[in-house]
Amino acid sequence: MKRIGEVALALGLSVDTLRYYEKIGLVKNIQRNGSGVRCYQESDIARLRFVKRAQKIGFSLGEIASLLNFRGNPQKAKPLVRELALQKLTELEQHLKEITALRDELSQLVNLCNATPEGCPILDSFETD
Amino acid sequence: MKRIGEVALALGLSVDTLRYYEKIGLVKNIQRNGSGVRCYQESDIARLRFVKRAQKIGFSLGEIASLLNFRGNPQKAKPLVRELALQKLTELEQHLKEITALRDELSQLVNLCNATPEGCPILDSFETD
DNA sequence: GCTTGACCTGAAGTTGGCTCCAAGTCATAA
DNA sequence: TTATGACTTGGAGCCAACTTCAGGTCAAGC
Repeated sequence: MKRIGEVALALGLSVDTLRYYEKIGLVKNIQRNGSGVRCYQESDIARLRFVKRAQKIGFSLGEIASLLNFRGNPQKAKPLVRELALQKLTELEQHLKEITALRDELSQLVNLCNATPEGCPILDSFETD
Repeated sequence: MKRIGEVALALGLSVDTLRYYEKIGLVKNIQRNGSGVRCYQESDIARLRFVKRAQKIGFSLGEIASLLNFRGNPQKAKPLVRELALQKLTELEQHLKEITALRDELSQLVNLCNATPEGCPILDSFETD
C-alpha cells in the first residue's frame, strides 16, 4: 500500500507520469484512502513495471495497453502478442537500416571535410543534386 | 518562376509545408506577383532542396536554419559545420546502439516464443523483475 | 456569368508522452 | 498553532513538424 511519491521514487517515474498513466487508463482502479490519496497495491506496481519494461522494448503506450489487456487471457493472447512483437521487430530493423545509412553518409562527409583543406564539403554536398 | 503547387510537386512536399517553411523563416523573401501569389525562383528551390537533403541526413529544421546561415560564409562556416556534423554523428551512433539493443532483446523474446509450446513468454518477460 | 481550382491569410488542431500550474486538502512535527 | 510537505484536482503548456480549417481572392474555361 504505497503512496504515489514512494511508487514514483521506486520506479523512477514522476508522480505526474503516474497520474497521467491513470488518466489514460493504463493503470486502473487505484485504491484511495479516506482522504482521497492513492494507495498503490503490489499488483498495481507490478503493472507499472510491466509498462516500463514494455516501453523500454519499444512499445508505445497504446500498444502496451493492448498487451495489458491480452494479459488476462494468455492462451488467446499468444498469437496476438507474437504478431505485435514481430511487427515491432520489423519496424526496429527498418529503423536500424535507415539510421545506419544516415550514419554512413554523414561519416563520409566528415571524413571528406577532414581531407579538404578549404571550403566546406558538407555544405557543398547539400547544394548539388 | 514557379508557383507553390509546382514547387510542391517537384520537391515532394505539400504546399502547406512550403508555406510553413516560409513562416518559420527557413526560406525567405519569396517573390509575389501582382495577386500576392508566391513565385519561387531557382535559388529558392535550391534552398528548399538543401533543406530536404539536410533533413534526410538527420538535421532538425532549427539546425538546418543554422546551416543555411553558415552558407553565406564558407570559410568561417567550416569548423562550425564540422562540429555540428560530428555532434550529429555521435547522436546517430548512440541511437544506433540503443535500437540494436532493443532489436536483440525483442528478437530473443520472439525466438523464445517460437520455442515455447504454451503460455506467452513475451508477456511473462514483462511480469518478472 | 458562373463554376472550378489554385492560391491567399491567420489561427487552431494533431501526435505522444509527458510536465507544469493554481488552488485546495490533509497529516504531522516543532 | 502554525508551518511544512505530500497529496488532490482540472486544465493548460510543451516539443517538432506539420496539417487542417474557415473564409476570401483571383484567373481561366465553358
